Amino acid sequence: MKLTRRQQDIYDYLHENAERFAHPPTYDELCQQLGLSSRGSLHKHIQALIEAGLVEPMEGRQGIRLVEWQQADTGIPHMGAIAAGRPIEALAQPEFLPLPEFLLSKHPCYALTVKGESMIEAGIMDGDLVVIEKRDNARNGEIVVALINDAEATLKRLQNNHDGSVTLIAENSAMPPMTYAAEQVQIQGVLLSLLRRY
Amino acid sequence: MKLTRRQQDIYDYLHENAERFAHPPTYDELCQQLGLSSRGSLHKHIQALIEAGLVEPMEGRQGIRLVEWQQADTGIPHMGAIAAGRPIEALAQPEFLPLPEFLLSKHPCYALTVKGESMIEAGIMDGDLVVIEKRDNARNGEIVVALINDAEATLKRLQNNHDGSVTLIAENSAMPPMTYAAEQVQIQGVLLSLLRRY
DNA sequence: TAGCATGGAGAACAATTGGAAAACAGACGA
DNA sequence: TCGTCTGTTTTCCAATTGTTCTCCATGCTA
Repeated sequence: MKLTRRQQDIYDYLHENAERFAHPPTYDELCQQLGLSSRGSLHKHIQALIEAGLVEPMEGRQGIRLVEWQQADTGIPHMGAIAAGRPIEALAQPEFLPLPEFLLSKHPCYALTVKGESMIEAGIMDGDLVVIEKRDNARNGEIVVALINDAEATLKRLQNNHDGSVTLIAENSAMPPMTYAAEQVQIQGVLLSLLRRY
Repeated sequence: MKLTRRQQDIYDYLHENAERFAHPPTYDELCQQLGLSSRGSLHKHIQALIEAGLVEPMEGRQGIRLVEWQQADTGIPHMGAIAAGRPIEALAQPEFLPLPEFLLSKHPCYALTVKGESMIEAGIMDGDLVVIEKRDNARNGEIVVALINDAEATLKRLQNNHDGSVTLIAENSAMPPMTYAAEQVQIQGVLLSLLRRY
Protein backbone atom coordinates (compact mmCIF):
# COMPACT_ATOMS: atom_id res chain seq x y z
CA MET A 1 0.00 0.00 0.00
CA LYS A 2 1.22 3.43 -0.90
CA LEU A 3 1.73 6.20 1.57
CA THR A 4 0.78 9.81 1.11
CA ARG A 5 3.42 12.45 1.38
CA ARG A 6 2.95 13.25 4.99
CA GLN A 7 2.69 9.63 5.97
CA GLN A 8 6.00 9.02 4.24
CA ASP A 9 7.52 12.00 6.02
CA ILE A 10 6.45 10.73 9.37
CA TYR A 11 7.61 7.24 8.66
CA ASP A 12 10.97 8.54 7.51
CA TYR A 13 11.27 10.60 10.63
CA LEU A 14 10.52 7.66 12.87
CA HIS A 15 12.96 5.55 10.94
CA GLU A 16 15.78 8.03 11.16
CA ASN A 17 15.31 8.86 14.78
CA ALA A 18 14.61 5.40 16.06
CA GLU A 19 17.81 5.33 18.06
CA ARG A 20 17.40 8.76 19.54
CA PHE A 21 14.25 7.85 21.40
CA ALA A 22 15.06 6.23 24.67
CA HIS A 23 11.49 5.10 25.03
CA PRO A 24 9.24 5.03 22.07
CA PRO A 25 7.97 8.59 21.71
CA THR A 26 4.58 9.81 22.85
CA TYR A 27 2.21 11.48 20.46
CA ASP A 28 2.88 14.81 22.11
CA GLU A 29 6.60 14.47 21.59
CA LEU A 30 6.10 13.51 17.99
CA CYS A 31 3.71 16.38 17.38
CA GLN A 32 6.31 18.77 18.68
CA GLN A 33 9.10 17.29 16.59
CA LEU A 34 6.97 17.19 13.48
CA GLY A 35 5.49 20.62 13.90
CA LEU A 36 1.95 19.54 14.52
CA SER A 37 -0.25 21.11 17.13
CA SER A 38 -2.94 18.47 17.30
CA ARG A 39 -2.51 14.91 18.44
CA GLY A 40 -5.63 14.07 16.52
CA SER A 41 -3.99 14.87 13.22
CA LEU A 42 -0.94 12.83 14.04
CA HIS A 43 -3.17 10.00 15.09
CA LYS A 44 -4.67 9.75 11.64
CA HIS A 45 -1.29 9.41 10.03
CA ILE A 46 -0.02 6.89 12.53
CA GLN A 47 -3.17 4.89 11.99
CA ALA A 48 -2.42 4.80 8.29
CA LEU A 49 1.09 3.55 9.00
CA ILE A 50 -0.33 0.84 11.20
CA GLU A 51 -2.71 -0.21 8.45
CA ALA A 52 0.21 -0.35 6.08
CA GLY A 53 1.99 -2.62 8.52
CA LEU A 54 4.98 -0.33 8.89
CA VAL A 55 4.46 0.46 12.53
CA GLU A 56 3.00 -1.27 15.51
CA PRO A 57 1.40 0.04 18.66
CA MET A 58 3.12 -0.84 21.90
CA GLU A 59 1.74 -3.67 23.90
CA GLY A 60 1.35 -1.61 27.00
CA ARG A 61 -1.70 0.17 25.82
CA GLN A 62 -0.50 3.38 27.19
CA GLY A 63 1.90 6.16 27.46
CA ILE A 64 4.05 5.40 24.58
CA ARG A 65 4.13 4.05 21.16
CA LEU A 66 6.72 2.28 19.17
CA VAL A 67 7.79 1.46 15.70
CA GLU A 68 8.72 -1.97 14.63
CA TRP A 69 10.16 -2.77 11.39
CA GLN A 70 10.57 -6.28 10.43
CA GLN A 71 11.51 -8.64 7.71
CA ALA A 72 9.47 -6.81 5.13
CA ASP A 73 12.20 -4.19 5.06
CA THR A 74 15.42 -6.01 5.65
CA GLY A 75 14.67 -9.28 4.01
CA ILE A 76 15.24 -12.69 5.43
CA PRO A 77 18.65 -14.22 6.07
CA HIS A 78 20.00 -16.90 3.82
CA MET A 79 21.52 -19.19 6.42
CA GLY A 80 23.24 -21.73 4.26
CA ALA A 81 22.62 -25.11 2.72
CA ILE A 82 20.75 -28.13 3.92
CA ALA A 83 21.60 -31.61 2.70
CA ALA A 84 19.93 -34.70 4.01
CA GLY A 85 22.13 -36.40 6.55
CA ARG A 86 24.42 -33.54 7.41
CA PRO A 87 24.25 -30.52 9.68
CA ILE A 88 23.22 -27.29 8.03
CA GLU A 89 26.20 -25.73 6.34
CA ALA A 90 26.07 -22.26 7.70
CA LEU A 91 27.27 -19.35 5.65
CA ALA A 92 29.94 -17.32 7.39
CA GLN A 93 27.95 -14.19 6.75
CA PRO A 94 24.25 -14.61 6.16
CA GLU A 95 23.06 -12.79 3.10
CA PHE A 96 19.73 -10.98 3.28
CA LEU A 97 17.15 -11.59 0.62
CA PRO A 98 14.39 -9.05 0.18
CA LEU A 99 11.30 -11.07 -0.59
CA PRO A 100 7.74 -9.98 -1.22
CA GLU A 101 5.32 -10.53 1.61
CA PHE A 102 3.28 -13.14 -0.11
CA LEU A 103 6.20 -15.55 0.09
CA LEU A 104 6.66 -15.02 3.82
CA SER A 105 4.57 -15.20 6.94
CA LYS A 106 4.20 -12.88 9.87
CA HIS A 107 6.64 -14.95 11.87
CA PRO A 108 10.40 -14.97 11.52
CA CYS A 109 11.70 -16.76 8.48
CA TYR A 110 14.97 -17.76 6.96
CA ALA A 111 16.16 -19.24 3.69
CA LEU A 112 18.17 -22.36 2.91
CA THR A 113 19.62 -23.83 -0.23
CA VAL A 114 18.59 -27.41 -0.80
CA LYS A 115 21.29 -29.90 -1.69
CA GLY A 116 20.37 -33.28 -3.03
CA GLU A 117 17.30 -34.83 -4.49
CA SER A 118 15.56 -36.31 -1.51
CA MET A 119 12.42 -34.23 -2.09
CA ILE A 120 12.45 -34.33 -5.85
CA GLU A 121 8.98 -35.82 -6.15
CA ALA A 122 7.62 -32.87 -4.22
CA GLY A 123 9.10 -30.59 -6.85
CA ILE A 124 12.06 -29.57 -4.72
CA MET A 125 15.25 -29.89 -6.69
CA ASP A 126 18.93 -29.66 -6.02
CA GLY A 127 19.92 -26.01 -5.71
CA ASP A 128 16.46 -24.67 -4.94
CA LEU A 129 16.07 -21.99 -2.32
CA VAL A 130 13.45 -22.70 0.32
CA VAL A 131 11.90 -20.23 2.73
CA ILE A 132 11.45 -21.68 6.19
CA GLU A 133 9.28 -20.33 8.97
CA LYS A 134 11.09 -20.66 12.27
CA ARG A 135 8.94 -22.97 14.43
CA ASP A 136 9.56 -25.79 16.86
CA ASN A 137 6.40 -27.66 16.04
CA ALA A 138 4.55 -28.71 12.94
CA ARG A 139 1.43 -30.45 11.82
CA ASN A 140 1.13 -33.75 10.09
CA GLY A 141 2.00 -33.60 6.43
CA GLU A 142 3.96 -30.38 6.57
CA ILE A 143 7.43 -30.32 5.12
CA VAL A 144 9.88 -29.47 7.88
CA VAL A 145 13.50 -28.80 8.64
CA ALA A 146 14.28 -31.42 11.26
CA LEU A 147 17.39 -31.91 13.34
CA ILE A 148 17.98 -35.56 14.14
CA ASN A 149 20.00 -36.56 17.18
CA ASP A 150 21.34 -33.01 17.40
CA ALA A 151 23.52 -33.82 14.46
CA GLU A 152 21.88 -34.21 11.08
CA ALA A 153 19.57 -31.65 9.53
CA THR A 154 17.17 -32.69 6.85
CA LEU A 155 14.21 -31.48 4.87
CA LYS A 156 11.40 -34.02 4.95
CA ARG A 157 7.68 -34.45 5.14
CA LEU A 158 6.54 -34.94 8.73
CA GLN A 159 4.28 -37.64 10.05
CA ASN A 160 3.45 -37.79 13.76
CA ASN A 161 2.57 -41.35 14.66
CA HIS A 162 0.02 -42.44 17.22
CA ASP A 163 2.63 -44.05 19.42
CA GLY A 164 4.47 -40.75 19.77
CA SER A 165 7.20 -41.59 17.35
CA VAL A 166 7.90 -39.47 14.32
CA THR A 167 8.36 -40.54 10.73
CA LEU A 168 10.28 -38.41 8.24
CA ILE A 169 9.34 -39.11 4.66
CA ALA A 170 11.60 -38.33 1.73
CA GLU A 171 9.69 -37.59 -1.45
CA ASN A 172 11.95 -39.84 -3.44
CA SER A 173 10.96 -43.40 -4.04
CA ALA A 174 14.58 -44.47 -3.75
CA MET A 175 14.67 -43.34 -0.13
CA PRO A 176 12.60 -45.13 2.47
CA PRO A 177 10.80 -43.26 5.27
CA MET A 178 12.66 -43.19 8.58
CA THR A 179 11.02 -43.43 12.00
CA TYR A 180 12.48 -41.92 15.13
CA ALA A 181 11.57 -41.50 18.77
CA ALA A 182 10.05 -38.09 19.41
CA GLU A 183 12.99 -36.91 21.47
CA GLN A 184 15.41 -37.66 18.67
CA VAL A 185 13.77 -35.19 16.32
CA GLN A 186 13.75 -31.46 16.77
CA ILE A 187 11.68 -29.33 14.40
CA GLN A 188 13.53 -26.22 13.31
CA GLY A 189 11.06 -24.80 10.86
CA VAL A 190 8.36 -25.40 8.33
CA LEU A 191 8.57 -25.01 4.57
CA LEU A 192 6.74 -21.92 3.45
CA SER A 193 7.75 -21.29 -0.12
CA LEU A 194 10.30 -22.09 -2.75
CA LEU A 195 12.39 -20.13 -5.24
CA ARG A 196 14.34 -21.40 -8.17
CA ARG A 197 16.48 -19.71 -10.77
CA TYR A 198 17.06 -21.20 -14.19
CA MET B 1 1.63 3.02 -29.85
CA LYS B 2 3.57 6.06 -30.86
CA LEU B 3 4.26 9.05 -28.69
CA THR B 4 4.26 12.61 -29.89
CA ARG B 5 7.35 14.70 -29.41
CA ARG B 6 6.19 16.32 -26.21
CA GLN B 7 4.91 13.08 -24.79
CA GLN B 8 8.31 11.57 -25.41
CA ASP B 9 9.95 14.56 -23.74
CA ILE B 10 7.86 14.13 -20.67
CA TYR B 11 8.37 10.42 -20.52
CA ASP B 12 12.11 10.88 -20.87
CA TYR B 13 12.09 13.43 -18.11
CA LEU B 14 10.22 11.14 -15.78
CA HIS B 15 12.54 8.32 -16.60
CA GLU B 16 15.69 10.31 -16.00
CA ASN B 17 14.53 11.85 -12.77
CA ALA B 18 12.83 8.84 -11.31
CA GLU B 19 15.36 8.59 -8.50
CA ARG B 20 15.36 12.26 -7.69
CA PHE B 21 11.72 12.25 -6.70
CA ALA B 22 11.37 11.15 -3.15
CA HIS B 23 7.66 10.76 -3.64
CA PRO B 24 6.09 10.59 -7.01
CA PRO B 25 5.85 14.16 -8.26
CA THR B 26 2.66 16.20 -8.30
CA TYR B 27 1.37 17.75 -11.48
CA ASP B 28 2.35 21.16 -10.18
CA GLU B 29 5.92 20.07 -9.63
CA LEU B 30 6.08 18.56 -13.06
CA CYS B 31 4.62 21.65 -14.67
CA GLN B 32 7.29 23.73 -13.04
CA GLN B 33 10.09 21.40 -14.05
CA LEU B 34 8.82 21.10 -17.59
CA GLY B 35 8.08 24.76 -18.05
CA LEU B 36 4.34 24.46 -18.28
CA SER B 37 1.98 26.82 -16.57
CA SER B 38 -1.19 24.79 -16.79
CA ARG B 39 -1.85 21.51 -15.13
CA GLY B 40 -4.56 20.90 -17.67
CA SER B 41 -2.05 20.75 -20.49
CA LEU B 42 0.19 18.39 -18.63
CA HIS B 43 -2.79 16.25 -17.84
CA LYS B 44 -3.44 15.57 -21.48
CA HIS B 45 0.07 14.32 -22.03
CA ILE B 46 0.10 12.20 -18.93
CA GLN B 47 -3.17 10.69 -19.98
CA ALA B 48 -1.59 9.71 -23.26
CA LEU B 49 1.30 8.07 -21.43
CA ILE B 50 -1.13 6.14 -19.29
CA GLU B 51 -2.96 4.94 -22.38
CA ALA B 52 0.35 3.85 -23.81
CA GLY B 53 0.99 1.88 -20.65
CA LEU B 54 4.24 3.66 -19.87
CA VAL B 55 3.10 5.23 -16.66
CA GLU B 56 0.55 4.46 -14.02
CA PRO B 57 -1.53 6.58 -11.72
CA MET B 58 -0.93 6.07 -8.03
CA GLU B 59 -3.36 3.95 -6.15
CA GLY B 60 -4.54 6.68 -3.85
CA ARG B 61 -6.08 8.65 -6.59
CA GLN B 62 -4.96 11.93 -5.23
CA GLY B 63 -2.32 13.99 -3.59
CA ILE B 64 0.62 12.76 -5.51
CA ARG B 65 0.77 10.90 -8.63
CA LEU B 66 2.66 9.26 -11.38
CA VAL B 67 4.58 6.12 -11.09
CA GLU B 68 7.05 4.78 -13.51
CA TRP B 69 6.56 1.28 -14.40
CA GLN B 70 9.91 -0.22 -13.64
CA GLN B 71 9.96 -3.75 -12.54
CA ALA B 72 12.43 -3.15 -9.77
CA ASP B 73 10.07 -0.67 -8.20
CA THR B 74 6.63 -1.70 -9.19
CA GLY B 75 7.12 -5.37 -9.59
CA ILE B 76 6.21 -7.49 -12.55
CA PRO B 77 2.68 -8.11 -13.74
CA HIS B 78 1.00 -11.39 -13.06
CA MET B 79 -0.70 -11.92 -16.38
CA GLY B 80 -2.74 -15.01 -15.67
CA ALA B 81 -2.52 -18.75 -16.03
CA ILE B 82 -0.95 -20.98 -18.63
CA ALA B 83 -2.23 -24.47 -19.23
CA ALA B 84 -0.86 -26.67 -21.98
CA GLY B 85 -3.21 -26.64 -24.93
CA ARG B 86 -5.15 -23.51 -24.18
CA PRO B 87 -4.60 -19.79 -24.67
CA ILE B 88 -3.24 -17.93 -21.71
CA GLU B 89 -6.08 -17.12 -19.33
CA ALA B 90 -5.53 -13.46 -18.83
CA LEU B 91 -6.41 -11.78 -15.60
CA ALA B 92 -8.77 -8.88 -16.05
CA GLN B 93 -6.46 -6.71 -14.04
CA PRO B 94 -2.87 -7.80 -13.82
CA GLU B 95 -1.60 -7.87 -10.27
CA PHE B 96 1.90 -6.60 -9.65
CA LEU B 97 4.37 -8.71 -7.76
CA PRO B 98 7.37 -7.03 -6.24
CA LEU B 99 10.23 -9.45 -6.67
CA PRO B 100 13.87 -9.18 -5.72
CA GLU B 101 16.26 -8.55 -8.52
CA PHE B 102 17.95 -11.89 -8.38
CA LEU B 103 14.80 -13.54 -9.65
CA LEU B 104 14.48 -11.20 -12.63
CA SER B 105 16.58 -10.03 -15.52
CA LYS B 106 17.26 -6.63 -16.95
CA HIS B 107 14.65 -7.17 -19.61
CA PRO B 108 10.89 -6.95 -19.20
CA CYS B 109 9.36 -9.86 -17.35
CA TYR B 110 5.96 -11.12 -16.39
CA ALA B 111 4.57 -13.88 -14.23
CA LEU B 112 2.22 -16.75 -15.02
CA THR B 113 0.56 -19.39 -12.93
CA VAL B 114 1.19 -22.88 -14.25
CA LYS B 115 -1.79 -25.17 -14.59
CA GLY B 116 -1.25 -28.87 -15.08
CA GLU B 117 1.63 -31.21 -14.70
CA SER B 118 3.24 -31.23 -18.10
CA MET B 119 6.58 -30.05 -16.67
CA ILE B 120 6.48 -31.97 -13.45
CA GLU B 121 9.74 -33.76 -14.04
CA ALA B 122 11.46 -30.41 -14.33
CA GLY B 123 10.17 -29.59 -10.87
CA ILE B 124 7.37 -27.34 -12.12
CA MET B 125 4.12 -28.25 -10.46
CA ASP B 126 0.48 -27.33 -10.80
CA GLY B 127 -0.09 -23.91 -9.25
CA ASP B 128 3.51 -22.75 -9.38
CA LEU B 129 4.25 -19.19 -10.35
CA VAL B 130 6.82 -18.80 -13.09
CA VAL B 131 8.69 -15.66 -14.04
CA ILE B 132 9.03 -15.25 -17.78
CA GLU B 133 11.38 -12.96 -19.63
CA LYS B 134 9.62 -11.43 -22.60
CA ARG B 135 11.52 -12.58 -25.68
CA ASP B 136 10.63 -13.74 -29.16
CA ASN B 137 13.55 -16.09 -29.48
CA ALA B 138 15.22 -18.71 -27.38
CA ARG B 139 18.14 -21.07 -27.38
CA ASN B 140 18.07 -24.82 -27.52
CA GLY B 141 17.15 -26.40 -24.23
CA GLU B 142 15.55 -23.35 -22.69
CA ILE B 143 12.08 -23.64 -21.26
CA VAL B 144 9.78 -21.31 -23.14
CA VAL B 145 6.27 -19.99 -23.34
CA ALA B 146 5.26 -20.88 -26.88
CA LEU B 147 2.16 -19.95 -28.82
CA ILE B 148 1.17 -22.65 -31.27
CA ASN B 149 -0.90 -21.82 -34.36
CA ASP B 150 -1.83 -18.51 -32.75
CA ALA B 151 -4.15 -20.40 -30.46
CA GLU B 152 -2.62 -22.58 -27.76
CA ALA B 153 -0.08 -21.38 -25.27
CA THR B 154 2.17 -23.84 -23.55
CA LEU B 155 5.23 -24.06 -21.35
CA LYS B 156 7.72 -26.52 -22.76
CA ARG B 157 11.41 -27.18 -23.28
CA LEU B 158 12.52 -25.95 -26.69
CA GLN B 159 14.50 -27.86 -29.24
CA ASN B 160 15.37 -26.29 -32.59
CA ASN B 161 15.89 -29.02 -35.15
CA HIS B 162 18.37 -28.98 -38.02
CA ASP B 163 15.64 -29.02 -40.65
CA GLY B 164 14.16 -25.80 -39.27
CA SER B 165 11.30 -27.44 -37.44
CA VAL B 166 10.78 -27.00 -33.73
CA THR B 167 10.16 -29.64 -31.10
CA LEU B 168 8.45 -28.83 -27.81
CA ILE B 169 9.25 -31.28 -25.07
CA ALA B 170 7.05 -31.81 -22.05
CA GLU B 171 8.95 -32.93 -18.98
CA ASN B 172 6.43 -35.62 -18.26
CA SER B 173 7.01 -39.12 -19.50
CA ALA B 174 3.31 -39.50 -20.17
CA MET B 175 3.41 -36.75 -22.78
CA PRO B 176 5.34 -37.24 -26.00
CA PRO B 177 7.37 -34.43 -27.60
CA MET B 178 5.58 -32.57 -30.37
CA THR B 179 7.24 -31.25 -33.51
CA TYR B 180 5.98 -28.27 -35.46
CA ALA B 181 6.98 -26.22 -38.47
CA ALA B 182 8.87 -23.11 -37.43
CA GLU B 183 6.09 -20.76 -38.51
CA GLN B 184 3.57 -22.53 -36.34
CA VAL B 185 5.43 -21.72 -33.16
CA GLN B 186 5.88 -18.27 -31.72
CA ILE B 187 8.11 -17.79 -28.69
CA GLN B 188 6.60 -15.44 -26.15
CA GLY B 189 9.16 -15.70 -23.39
CA VAL B 190 11.74 -17.72 -21.59
CA LEU B 191 11.51 -19.23 -18.12
CA LEU B 192 13.65 -17.30 -15.69
CA SER B 193 12.64 -18.41 -12.23
CA LEU B 194 9.96 -20.11 -10.23
CA LEU B 195 8.04 -19.41 -7.04
CA ARG B 196 5.88 -21.74 -5.04
CA ARG B 197 3.85 -21.26 -1.89
CA TYR B 198 3.03 -24.13 0.40
C1' DT C 1 -7.26 27.92 -48.22
C1' DA C 2 -9.57 24.88 -44.94
C1' DG C 3 -8.91 21.12 -41.99
C1' DC C 4 -6.53 18.65 -38.59
C1' DA C 5 -3.27 17.30 -35.11
C1' DT C 6 -0.35 18.98 -31.60
C1' DG C 7 0.65 21.89 -27.70
C1' DG C 8 -0.65 25.13 -24.33
C1' DA C 9 -3.44 28.53 -21.11
C1' DG C 10 -6.80 29.26 -17.77
C1' DA C 11 -10.99 28.67 -15.14
C1' DA C 12 -14.01 25.92 -12.63
C1' DC C 13 -14.78 21.55 -10.07
C1' DA C 14 -14.86 17.64 -6.84
C1' DA C 15 -12.23 14.69 -4.10
C1' DT C 16 -8.54 13.96 -1.06
C1' DT C 17 -5.23 15.36 2.10
C1' DG C 18 -3.48 17.68 6.11
C1' DG C 19 -4.51 19.95 10.10
C1' DA C 20 -6.94 22.21 14.39
C1' DA C 21 -9.73 21.86 18.25
C1' DA C 22 -12.56 19.86 21.57
C1' DA C 23 -14.21 16.16 24.06
C1' DC C 24 -13.64 11.38 25.89
C1' DA C 25 -12.00 7.13 28.33
C1' DG C 26 -8.44 4.54 30.61
C1' DA C 27 -4.16 4.50 33.49
C1' DC C 28 -1.53 6.22 37.07
C1' DG C 29 0.34 8.81 40.83
C1' DA C 30 -0.45 11.87 44.68
C1' DT D 1 -10.77 10.70 44.97
C1' DC D 2 -8.91 13.93 41.96
C1' DG D 3 -6.04 15.79 38.59
C1' DT D 4 -2.88 14.70 34.90
C1' DC D 5 -1.13 12.30 31.02
C1' DT D 6 -2.01 9.27 27.53
C1' DG D 7 -4.25 7.59 23.08
C1' DT D 8 -8.67 7.91 20.65
C1' DT D 9 -12.63 9.80 18.35
C1' DT D 10 -15.20 13.28 16.27
C1' DT D 11 -16.28 17.50 13.88
C1' DC D 12 -14.97 21.25 11.16
C1' DC D 13 -11.98 23.76 7.78
C1' DA D 14 -8.41 25.16 4.37
C1' DA D 15 -5.14 23.93 0.97
C1' DT D 16 -3.72 20.90 -2.53
C1' DT D 17 -4.38 17.99 -6.40
C1' DG D 18 -6.20 15.61 -10.40
C1' DT D 19 -9.76 16.31 -13.68
C1' DT D 20 -12.63 18.49 -17.08
C1' DC D 21 -13.83 22.06 -19.92
C1' DT D 22 -13.37 25.90 -23.18
C1' DC D 23 -10.51 28.75 -25.86
C1' DC D 24 -6.30 29.79 -28.53
C1' DA D 25 -1.76 29.32 -31.31
C1' DT D 26 1.07 26.90 -34.42
C1' DG D 27 2.52 23.92 -38.08
C1' DC D 28 1.51 20.59 -41.46
C1' DT D 29 -1.03 18.90 -45.43
C1' DA D 30 -4.54 17.86 -48.65
